[in-house]
Amino acid sequence: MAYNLIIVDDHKMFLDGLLSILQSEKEYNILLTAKDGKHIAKYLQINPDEKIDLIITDISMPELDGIALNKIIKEQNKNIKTLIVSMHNDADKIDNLIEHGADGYVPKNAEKEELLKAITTILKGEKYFSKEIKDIYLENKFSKKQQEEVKLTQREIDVITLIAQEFTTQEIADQLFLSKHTIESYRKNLIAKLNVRNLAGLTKHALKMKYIKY
Amino acid sequence: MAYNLIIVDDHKMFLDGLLSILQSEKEYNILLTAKDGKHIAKYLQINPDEKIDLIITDISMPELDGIALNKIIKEQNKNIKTLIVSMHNDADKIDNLIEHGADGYVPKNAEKEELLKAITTILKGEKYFSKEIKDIYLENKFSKKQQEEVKLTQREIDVITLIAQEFTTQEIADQLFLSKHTIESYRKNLIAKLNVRNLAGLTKHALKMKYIKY
DNA sequence: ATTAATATCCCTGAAAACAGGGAGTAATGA
DNA sequence: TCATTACTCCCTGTTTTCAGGGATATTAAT
Repeated sequence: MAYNLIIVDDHKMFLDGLLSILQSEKEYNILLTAKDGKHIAKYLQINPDEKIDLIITDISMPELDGIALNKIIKEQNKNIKTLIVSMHNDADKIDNLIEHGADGYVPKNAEKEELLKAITTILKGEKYFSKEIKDIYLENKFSKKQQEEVKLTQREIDVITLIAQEFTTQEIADQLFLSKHTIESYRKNLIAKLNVRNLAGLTKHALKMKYIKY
Repeated sequence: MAYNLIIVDDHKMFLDGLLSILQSEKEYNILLTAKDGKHIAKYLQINPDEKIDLIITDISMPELDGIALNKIIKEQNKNIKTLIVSMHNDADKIDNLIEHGADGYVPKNAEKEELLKAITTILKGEKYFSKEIKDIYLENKFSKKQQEEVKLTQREIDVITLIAQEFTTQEIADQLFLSKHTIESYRKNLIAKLNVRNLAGLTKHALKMKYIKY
């Protein structure tokens, strides 16, 4: 009996590539293809009993991306396997996908052979993650532990945000209706907490944490 | 007579997609495909007289990317047309490609129809740029005039880089074997030139210009 | 109920940054 | 060649930041 697959990718040419690879394999029956996750999510809702073995999906797509789609699929039916095939291998996204039970992840520059291996592995019920992906994942986990992420309070975030926006202590105090001494205390604490030396370090942290844009 | 094409892309699956689209069109003869620009550049050098009509290439590739490849192709033989098919549509890259005579640019999420249209248009001797690409290009030209890009000298870049790395004036002076007064002058000039108020502004600029990482 | 964390404010003294000048030499480009 | 730009250094004075303290009140957690 053939396996039923669904492919989701908004890149037409890439989709064609995948199709040309998979259609030459008789054991795979391509149920349908789609250009974004929304259609598939709807399809699954309408046809909850259809036998679907594997959904292959890109990450970056309009409307409903691969991250969200994977989550929806897994919430609805754990029996449907998911294989992520993506271009950019962002650590946070990989994290999210793994947490939500994605069964595999192969970068788009993978060889045909690796893709097929990923599919067969997943259909056997195992997980398949490319070496690159594993490396990124582990590297991320490791570095996160190293940096023992410092948590800032809301007030501290307010202050560091304004500092990074080039306001002086006095200006920040005026804006927040606080004493200049208070802001100075916060600045001092922030410098200690974040283990930086001065405004430059605070500014970098604010950018890294996306409290501000450039 | 069929047209001779070369396709360069390090994404196997994408390459397959392109091939499956083009091989169904009899008038296109795929001379060869490659996974990065280096091979093609070498090939052109060895076979300077081979009739090649069009090279379709991705931008991001290992070793020799599409930007460099386009430049090499155009320097060697202006008769060879180039069509860029890429994922990320970075304004600066588009700029560079157009300046070096690329004949077309289609994003990877384009439809098969648009791709074929781009190819036929280019083979007729015209240029083909997708609407998205044109928009990005024009938007960029426009905004660049607005912001009258400030150019920093090498020394200024040295100094702002160190400032953003949280070094004090004295430390920077020591590192660059300059007087502390000199560094102060540079800091002052940078603040004026970049129209910022303090270290925070300088740090943001250094990050934006990618002089430093977080 | 006691502790811990958060938020607020204050002080002193030193170091650094900021503002606004000037000035000489070397390199470079028109 | 002449003018501009880049690079270097200096001065004065003010403001801000940084480093080291301490203090009190409220809220949250144990």
